[in-house]
Amino acid sequence: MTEAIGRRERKKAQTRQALADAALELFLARGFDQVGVKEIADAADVSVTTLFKHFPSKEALVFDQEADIETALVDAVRGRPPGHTIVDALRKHILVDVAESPDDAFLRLIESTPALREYSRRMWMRHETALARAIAEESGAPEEDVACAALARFALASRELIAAHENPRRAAEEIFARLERGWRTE
Amino acid sequence: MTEAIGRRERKKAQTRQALADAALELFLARGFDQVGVKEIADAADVSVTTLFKHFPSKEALVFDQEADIETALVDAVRGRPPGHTIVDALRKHILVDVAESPDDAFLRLIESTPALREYSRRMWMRHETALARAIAEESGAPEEDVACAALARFALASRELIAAHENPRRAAEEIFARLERGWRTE
DNA sequence: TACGAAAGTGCAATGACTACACTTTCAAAG
DNA sequence: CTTTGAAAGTGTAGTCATTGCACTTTCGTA
Repeated sequence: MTEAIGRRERKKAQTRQALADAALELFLARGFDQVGVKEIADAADVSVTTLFKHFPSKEALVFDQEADIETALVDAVRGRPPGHTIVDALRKHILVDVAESPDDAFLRLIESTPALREYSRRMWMRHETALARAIAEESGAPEEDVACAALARFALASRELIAAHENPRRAAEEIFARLERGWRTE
Repeated sequence: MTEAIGRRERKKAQTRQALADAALELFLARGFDQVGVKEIADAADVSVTTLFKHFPSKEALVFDQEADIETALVDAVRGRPPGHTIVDALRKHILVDVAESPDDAFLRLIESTPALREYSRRMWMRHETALARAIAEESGAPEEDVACAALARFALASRELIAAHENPRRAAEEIFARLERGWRTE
């Protein structure tokens, strides 16, 4: 009973995938705002109601495989190689995260659609609390410590800045070197 | 012709004010989501169409007097007392800005309404570019400098954190002391 | 095999916002 | 004054995402 996850769940996943696929194709072809949910539902051959049972909003259709970004983020901090600072671990992780997005058309879609930009930023920022907690524990500070919360927020906020820069690596180094100096264990 | 801004403009301003007033009163009484734009328009005795000629969105009704927050922000950096660092000027300005909001009900309305929180944050963040430029010029860095952009972003982003803390002053000192250390002129 | 939860459907509604085709009002040029 | 034209306002009818409701269908399982 470990993997025989019956036809039911399979069909569900299938429907979800069909929706995400149809949506992405239509969005890429004509732009986010030029496609209505009805059209997407039709393309995936389900009702609009069903679409919203699978995805909480039109924007969510684009960010299908949200997966465990948060886990990866927290793990990067918790499981950093010995001798490395938290700030350094964050820099590396964000840099990798920014770099490994080769799908240009997809990125362009998001960047050119205000609603999607906003949604993406929000998704990313949602991990602030978890990250702040991890940082606090790892640095022996009290949970709720403002400095840790600030570091978490700043690190997450810097992502967009780094991604937008012509030379992400240099931007990341510049920014995180300063965070390093500020947050060095006193 | 300097101040005789005819009855026309006066009436316009009047209508705008009536809308903002009606909206705020209704929102405070029953909550943002429990009031429809139609109702606000009726209360101000204008049509819904007119309401949207004055305000681009329902949220905008709440932030009527947006005024020159940006100017004040940039001025705080540019006109800081001699001998004071940019970071210090930012800390002071933000602290004042956070402190001088005595209208509790108004703040509670914003904090308790996701749409308004988001709108407010966005309004605040919109000044990032102007602030970044001011910082760059004041510190003699090239315009477009990443470190300056990051400082602008972080300073703005810290506002929410500071405002949410039980002791804003201490939170601001904690955060800005670290920014100070990181961004000290090398 | 029968039962119940989960997946899906269709319809009607809500609520913000827009387009359109007006009417009214006022300022300023003639 | 009077004409005139742009700005302010109106009402209607729409679009579009999102939700509630009252279903039917489809499995997994007791």
